Amino acid sequence: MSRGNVPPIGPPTGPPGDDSGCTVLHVDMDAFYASVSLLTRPELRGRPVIVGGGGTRGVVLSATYEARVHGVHSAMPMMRARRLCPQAVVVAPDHEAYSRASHGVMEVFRSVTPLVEPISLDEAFLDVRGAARRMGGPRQIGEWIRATVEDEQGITCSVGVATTKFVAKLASARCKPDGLLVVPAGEVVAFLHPLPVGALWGVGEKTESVLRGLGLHTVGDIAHTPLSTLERALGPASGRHLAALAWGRDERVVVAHEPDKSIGAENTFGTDVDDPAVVHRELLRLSERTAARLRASGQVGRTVSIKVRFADFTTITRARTLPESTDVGRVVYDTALGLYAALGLERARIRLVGVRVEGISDAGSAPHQLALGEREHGWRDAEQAVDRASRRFGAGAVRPATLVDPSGTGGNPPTRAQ
DNA sequence: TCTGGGGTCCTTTTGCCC
DNA sequence: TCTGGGGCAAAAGGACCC
Repeated sequence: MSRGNVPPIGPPTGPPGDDSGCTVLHVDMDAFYASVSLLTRPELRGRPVIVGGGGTRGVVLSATYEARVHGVHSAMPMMRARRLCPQAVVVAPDHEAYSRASHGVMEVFRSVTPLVEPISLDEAFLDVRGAARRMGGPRQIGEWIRATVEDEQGITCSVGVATTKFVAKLASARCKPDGLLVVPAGEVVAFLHPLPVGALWGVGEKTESVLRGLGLHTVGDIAHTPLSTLERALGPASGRHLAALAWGRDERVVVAHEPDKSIGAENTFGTDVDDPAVVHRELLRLSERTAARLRASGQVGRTVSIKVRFADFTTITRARTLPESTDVGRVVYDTALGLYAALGLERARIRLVGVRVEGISDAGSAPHQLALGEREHGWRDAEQAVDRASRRFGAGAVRPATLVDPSGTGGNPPTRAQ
């Protein structure tokens, strides 16, 4: 509610601002993976800790603030992070624990409002319009969430409160860690314009350098650039989008359930691979995994695509649309293998392969041609039996014979259950 | 510095039909 | 018959996000 005073944007958790109309909350866990990992390793508290894959090619998933001080940040190659902060403790990710903690915090959010839009395991937008009567103003709700999450899950989070998703997100980033920031409706432009262009959602390394080439360094610079200039430099869609954001215009609303558009899996080999048999086996494993996830979610997909990344990091994709949607691993694999064979590669050095299924719809609503696909029915029945066995005996209890022996070259052994 | 794995969205190219 | 081009969908690539 309005408190009469209108402070400057101020420091994290600054003086109370007018939160009327600020119905969007963005909640972001602080160093989520690292914080959750510390719950079971309390002796590491206060020390620089890096969460990341153990392999030589991993990247940093998350790091505690003690490690960030040394320049470590997520997505940084592990090698480099270790060099920057040799004293850091490196722990392997524990996805089950992250998933559990995520569930817990999302439940806290849903106790406030059903309008919760998860962005990832560790962040979400909330529309708190309907919760005011029960719980008070947006700031109050934000503070309640912060306290409750810390109380129930033992980890801290930061909350941005604003009139739009995009400003709420910037606000939570601004008050990190363990903070809350309200950007009052009347102060949006003053909040935005001093920020560097890279702060905008959708401006990464490439776009930033294009903008720098135009002499644009702050959000304010973008706001005062003719729309036609932005459209020419970045394309019509991105240009318009950035211009709108620079003035704080963001029409996107909080949506609780966004349907999946694609489901896939990919794997970077421990070392580059040039043996076609190894690639084929990996495509099979990824196809089975992808199809199993489709079946588990009751969905089917119509387009199968593969991704191949070569040793020099160049990446290509190939896709084929099927006459009929599928959730059958064998169909996905046959298609993927066909796409791969059509590349005509001869002992190319391959770093990564991936399989993805697009054009997703609900299995129940997908049209199905009875006359076709009798073989697929056989495969589907077999795979559903595997699904049942996996539920009873654990993932990986049953799998294709070619995947049984994990002692082959490259890749992760397929035995790691999730 | 040597770059994961899960995705979304946008742009450009290509093939097809009329 | 050849050529052009509009309109469309699919394919391919790439930037970006967490």
